[in-house]
Amino acid sequence: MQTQTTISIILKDGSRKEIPSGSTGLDLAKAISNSLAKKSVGLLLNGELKDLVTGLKDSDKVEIITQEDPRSYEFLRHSTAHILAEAVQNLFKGAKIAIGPVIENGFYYDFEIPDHKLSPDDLLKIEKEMQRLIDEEQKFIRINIQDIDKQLNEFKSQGEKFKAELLNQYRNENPTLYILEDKSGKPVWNDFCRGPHITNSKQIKAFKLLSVSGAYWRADETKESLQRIYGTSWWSQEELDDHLQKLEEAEKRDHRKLGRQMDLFSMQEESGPGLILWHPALAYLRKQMEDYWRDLHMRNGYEMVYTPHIAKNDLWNISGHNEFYKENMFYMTVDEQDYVLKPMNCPFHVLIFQSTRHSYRELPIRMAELGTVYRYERSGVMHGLARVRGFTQDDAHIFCRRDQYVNEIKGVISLVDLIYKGFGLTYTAELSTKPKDAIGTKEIWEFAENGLEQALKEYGLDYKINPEDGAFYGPKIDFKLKDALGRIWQGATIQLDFNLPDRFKLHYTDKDGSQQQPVMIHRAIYGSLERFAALLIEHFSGAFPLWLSYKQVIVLPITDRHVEYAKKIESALKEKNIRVEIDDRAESLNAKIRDAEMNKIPYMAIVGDKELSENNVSIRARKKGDLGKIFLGAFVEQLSKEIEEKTI
RNA sequence: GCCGAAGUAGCUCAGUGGUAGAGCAACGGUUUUGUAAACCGUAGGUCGUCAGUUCAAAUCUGAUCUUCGGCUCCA
Repeated sequence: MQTQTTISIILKDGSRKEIPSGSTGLDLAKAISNSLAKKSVGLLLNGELKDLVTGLKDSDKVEIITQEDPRSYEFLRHSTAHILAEAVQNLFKGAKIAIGPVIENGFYYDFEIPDHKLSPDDLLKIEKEMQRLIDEEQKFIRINIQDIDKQLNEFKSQGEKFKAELLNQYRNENPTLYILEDKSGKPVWNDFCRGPHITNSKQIKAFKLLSVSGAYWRADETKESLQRIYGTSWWSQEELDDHLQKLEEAEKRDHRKLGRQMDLFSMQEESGPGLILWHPALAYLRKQMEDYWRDLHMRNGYEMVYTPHIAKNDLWNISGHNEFYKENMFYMTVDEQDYVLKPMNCPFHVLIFQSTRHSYRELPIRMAELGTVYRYERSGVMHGLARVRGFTQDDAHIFCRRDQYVNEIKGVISLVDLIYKGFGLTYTAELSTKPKDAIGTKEIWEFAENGLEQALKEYGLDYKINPEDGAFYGPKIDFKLKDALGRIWQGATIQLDFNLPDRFKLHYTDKDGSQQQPVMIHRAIYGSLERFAALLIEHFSGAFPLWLSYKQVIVLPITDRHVEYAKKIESALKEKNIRVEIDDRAESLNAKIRDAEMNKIPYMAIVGDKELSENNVSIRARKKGDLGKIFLGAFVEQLSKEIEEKTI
């Protein structure tokens, strides 16, 4: 009898497992336990995601990826994308496949389909065909492409020009082909693909195609225009339902939808796209945001400035905007003079700085402005309040000495933290470093990047580094906000600028009488009031905390004879500056409560015979329901406190 | 800007060549109500805009404006 040779595999926990040579990852899983084998999807083999059935070698480091591992979705979704592509090619003859990657929570596949424009109805048809293929239990087989030119010719003869282009590009990187086989072992479809994949289409338990859209081959506008299908795929129907429900919830919270429902803002055809009309309710929220912001800035050593909305072309020539930002600016000519609608506030702040001489003792100077700027955005990219052509930045520029720099950054970080906490938002930070084509010396970049990093460390804030992602004129720290649904929003940004101090030749007189260039920091915390308002609308789902609510209390008299008492309550609240209304319509109490809930009014004060005789009010809180009776004075006090403390 | 979809009453939507509809909201009346929708009635639209086809256009065609999904995720 021959002894079987074995290989030794290093498992995730560092332990070793002996298995027969020639074993695959699946064999390994089986050798560990049958239940593990059942849940196994793929492998992390020496740090790379690989198919479950990949052959193993001695001393390989293997982690088995099960369905519980978030990385398993990469296998599933990528494979569902292949089934999608196979289905599309079955249904639409002549369809050519481009690429089909995994994206967050799903996947897409790009196609060129001659003579057919995909419609939402087609998605149902395609889903049906996909289900048919899944039920055929097609196997995913990986093969190395031996004869690349032969495969290239095959792609070309099939008209698969995109695949041919890709194969040619990756020809020296051990290209692989994934074949789908039906039950009889007959190859029915293939895709040039790096993988990894699941082993059998029957593992696809719950998927849905979500939308169709356009895209370009290699995201290049000059190249072929393709049709893209987006979909999502999960290990179980429950997971899929859960995901779809989340999408639905997000749709309900969409600030554009709530904006209309709650009469918050509008954009109108006559005034133009991307230009926001703030209706009273949202204007009130904005006022609260602004007051809060101004108060904190004044307390933290900022000085408020105001600057014009337009400036002569000359300014933008000096600042460099005419050179680098031209496509985004609105131009106009008045009295044969060219003017520009400001896309940024910085040049004005620089002018203010420059208008007087500065001593080293005066620095830092922190200039803040809620400055409204206008930027030309391409017509297809506008999105509610989040991406617009006119918006107000909570902008500030700090001019300081080099020895003050780290401290200033720390000051900004702490202000960001303070403001975000005020809204109950959490965030993460990212540091972007020197891009390839940047201005400024190596020395100054090092100084700037190290300073930012030092400030982050000293402040004790975790951060991620985005290499080469800074602006051409300096590195930056970006803050990403997380909303109630876990979605990420672009928040504050702190940027160093080596460009403007140079272009405007800024200087101050140092201790020794020499002229020095100040360090210039740009920073915004809300970013744009419009976008931040959108975030708040979606985060709170329109149910704003009391201090941000336009309507704070509605008094609901039960019958006409209680209206007089309701008015007493109204004036008591109004006296304390609480925004209150009376619903004296001839409606049932139930109807009034329903309308108040739908309007997301934080408090309802219900008054009837009982309250009248006891000289109190019944309070009902939005969503929370009946809170019982309370004396008017105590109610007013409670609300005042809640507003004062900005309770979330 | 590009690819695709859509635009009908304040809002949500039905209406595929033959006299413009519903629900909610609004307004009027009746009801006077106790913690998420009382009842009856009235009014409201040159169907985004402009042109065209047709005896006849919300409906078909073209242009245009606006909105929506995407155009960043790279075998």
